[in-house]
Amino acid sequence: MGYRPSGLARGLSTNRTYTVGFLVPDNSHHFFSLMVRGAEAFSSDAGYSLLLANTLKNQELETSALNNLWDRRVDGAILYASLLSPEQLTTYIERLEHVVFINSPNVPMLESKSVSINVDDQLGARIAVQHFVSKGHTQIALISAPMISSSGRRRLDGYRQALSDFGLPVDEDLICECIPHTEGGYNAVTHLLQAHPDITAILAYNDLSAIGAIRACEDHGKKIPDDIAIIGFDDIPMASLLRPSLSTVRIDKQALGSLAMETLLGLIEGNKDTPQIQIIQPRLILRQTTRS
Amino acid sequence: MGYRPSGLARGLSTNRTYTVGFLVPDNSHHFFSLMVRGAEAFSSDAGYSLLLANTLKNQELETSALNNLWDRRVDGAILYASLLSPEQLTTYIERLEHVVFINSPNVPMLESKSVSINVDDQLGARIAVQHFVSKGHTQIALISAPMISSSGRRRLDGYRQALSDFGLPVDEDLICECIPHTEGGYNAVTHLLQAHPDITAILAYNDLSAIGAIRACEDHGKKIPDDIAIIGFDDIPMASLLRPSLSTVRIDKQALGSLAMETLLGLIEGNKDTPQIQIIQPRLILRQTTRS
DNA sequence: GTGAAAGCGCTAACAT
DNA sequence: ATGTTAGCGCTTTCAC
Repeated sequence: MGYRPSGLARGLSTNRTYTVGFLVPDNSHHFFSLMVRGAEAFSSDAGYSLLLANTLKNQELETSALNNLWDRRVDGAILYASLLSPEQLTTYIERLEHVVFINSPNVPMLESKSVSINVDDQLGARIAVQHFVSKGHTQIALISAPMISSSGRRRLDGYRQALSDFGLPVDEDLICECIPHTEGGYNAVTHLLQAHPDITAILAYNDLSAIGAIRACEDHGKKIPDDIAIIGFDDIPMASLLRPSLSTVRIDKQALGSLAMETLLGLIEGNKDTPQIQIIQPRLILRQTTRS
Repeated sequence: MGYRPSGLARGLSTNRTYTVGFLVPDNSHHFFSLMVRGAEAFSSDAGYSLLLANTLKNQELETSALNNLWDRRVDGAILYASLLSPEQLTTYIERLEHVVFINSPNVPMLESKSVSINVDDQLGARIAVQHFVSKGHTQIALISAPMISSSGRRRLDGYRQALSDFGLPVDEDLICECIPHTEGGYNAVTHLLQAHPDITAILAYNDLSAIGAIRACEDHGKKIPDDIAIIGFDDIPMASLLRPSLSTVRIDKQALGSLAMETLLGLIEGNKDTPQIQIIQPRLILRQTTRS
């Protein structure tokens, strides 16, 4: 037939739009695109539409995106890595009705209005170090991200913690900050190997820098994984396709997006039993850059 | 201040929602995520919001997503690789007001209501073959996609055309269909090299199958690019990060998404001078899998 | 000019 | 049960 009720008019009279917003730094990054995918699958299944916006780690863009969601009277929103202050966020939570935060620090949590979901980066780093230790490694280097990165700080924390837990000294010389890309990882490991040729294991901030690490090791004549073992973070598609394929700490991005959406829709539909804080645990994927 | 006009109410009275839909097969594919990125940047800049939905190459999902956009009274939509019949599409064009199609075959084009944007895959294959020929190759194999894929057919066409244009015979034995993934490419090239050890160049349907092709060549003891040159299609991030880095036919996905959105907003805002058909030309990116 | 009123297309509360 | 009406929050028209 040729008639469909107007969602606008319905929304105006019921105060329900069946629309949710999803704000990510950049949807073209593999990490976010998979999260969005998981969230979209869940929301469309439940009859909700997804407004997508990129914030580009830019406060003004985030604010204008939030205002836009407010204008549109969305039923709720998911914010990844929000940059706003707790005060600002409190007002936005009230305007947007329901908000789920992912990996955002210090967010306000209003009863049955907001929820915080966080990836346990420390655990991720710890299980990687634990694996190294269990294989007998003692000289374990870390390619860290710049300290502006909160996930970088958490992974660094986890690395330190794990070493202490296993009774290994934390040698600051084995920690090298780099821009988390292939060249950054390459340069960092080049430096590390010059100063500390006895390194036998490297934990990288992410897969991209891990790939740079692999290249640097190769160029130094180190065999992987026999001379040096490497573990990355993220499990980008390339990780399994590379040779040697990259061992990595995987976060299930699709499940994360899906969980965030499930949580948000739960809030919207009045589920009282939604935990205010949820922790996502990453998992170690062992491939060819670590010895079995 | 604490007040913002309701977009719903405005939309109801003006028949303009400043919302557009974007239907893609799967936003988590690198190709689509970059397209969406380009489109979102343009739309948010122009004050329009983006409703994203995945159709998963599934007619029913596409239809329900379209109905949903209709319910929401979007000002227009972009459809990638639509699966619907021209008749169905005609009615949806009327319901959604304005539609831009990307890489969708045989779409109806209603004056100042719909536009079709297509990637010139034939040209892409032709410039790749042309490069091979200019380097003296005569035994040029093609790893093709299954014939359900329209881009696969167009690339096959371009390959055939180019060979003819350069006076080379089209040897059907040098054309091998495969599922366009790494293993598919690996298997295809393994077979090809067994039957035709004299092959010196391979054009792959996409980068993933090209990576499989590289592996197969390596396993056959062929040096790249000295014994065999390889060109892929897409320019996925891995292409430039691989060793050897992969020469490929690149489509500027972000520009494509941005152009599609620009075109759509042009239609919506009544630009009369929008061409009904637009062609996007891919570009050859030469890296280490081809000789310079 | 400023201000009141009608209408956009629904839902929900009411009345028959 | 079915039918009528008010109101959601804007824009636009029409009157003053």
